[in-house]
Amino acid sequence: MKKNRSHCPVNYALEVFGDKWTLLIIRDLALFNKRTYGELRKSREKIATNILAARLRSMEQEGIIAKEISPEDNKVYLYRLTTKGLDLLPALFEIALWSTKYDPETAAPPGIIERIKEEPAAVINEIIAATKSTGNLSCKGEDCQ
Amino acid sequence: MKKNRSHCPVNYALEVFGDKWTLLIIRDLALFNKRTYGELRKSREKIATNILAARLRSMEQEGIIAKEISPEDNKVYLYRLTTKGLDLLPALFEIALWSTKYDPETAAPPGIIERIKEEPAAVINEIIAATKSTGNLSCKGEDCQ
DNA sequence: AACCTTAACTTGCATTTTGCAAGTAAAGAT
DNA sequence: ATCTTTACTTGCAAAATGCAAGTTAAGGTT
Repeated sequence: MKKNRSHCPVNYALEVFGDKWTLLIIRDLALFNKRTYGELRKSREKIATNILAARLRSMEQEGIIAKEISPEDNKVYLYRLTTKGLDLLPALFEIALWSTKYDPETAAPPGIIERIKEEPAAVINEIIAATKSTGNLSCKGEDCQ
Repeated sequence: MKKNRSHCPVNYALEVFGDKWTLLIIRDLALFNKRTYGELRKSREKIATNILAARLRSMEQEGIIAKEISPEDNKVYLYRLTTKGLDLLPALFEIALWSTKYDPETAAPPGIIERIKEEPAAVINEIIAATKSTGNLSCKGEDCQ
């Protein structure tokens, strides 16, 4: 996309996360507790490794994620949402609610959707808490979405 | 984008409006009262005419807009948001609020942003009312954004 | 009737973004 | 010293977007 088409708020948002993958990465960081490149690569939608690297770089430049070395393993990097990234959760939630309303084959786990509908602030607080904790809560294992 | 990557709600939304232009078209229909192809073409971001045609076609197929002949002029088509399209307004609003918070050069008219923040339901109701009226409220003239 | 204007597109081609397969670099384990 | 794991990069094909020009159809003008 050509950058700086305008400073309309809708357009600014599109220039920051209006590509095919950024919102899915935010979803994985926020809702599935993914933290590492390898975990993010295993998304259900099978992101290509070069695209993932490019998106993570641009998200870091835009300040919606931060990257740091894992305290447990020097060859692992941990990615997490910044405040700017976490502030996208209300938009992400509205988007998800719209989809569950209109996608006849929606695969959303009903539990989380109900909670997003009934007590979004509580869900956001949990995500913030999980984000701030160190990497040892990172999802592990095969069933990690 | 490859379609049907998954039925995750975030992904469904991306497959419906996760391109570079659809949200801007929705903005123009909802917030700037645009109704015709010619009006939509004059967006501040200068959409190419072939892209606009392609997006309108896909939006109609997805059921978020409807197209009908103008009662006033047989060679003019009017586009409007359907219920499914109008239901995207909460997400659009959250996106716009996020941008005005984080874009240091944001060009959002403060009035509407305040109203979106304070009484979003009222704003949505006004948009619904304007959408349902016939085409004669369509924006006209040069200053039509 | 022949021409002119307007509105809504389509077409052809360049550029950019995305997708896929394979390869590389560096840290730590064996 | 070699193997494995993790985080990437590289090269190329395919798809989406961007730009300029052209087409079609309705309605008005002369």
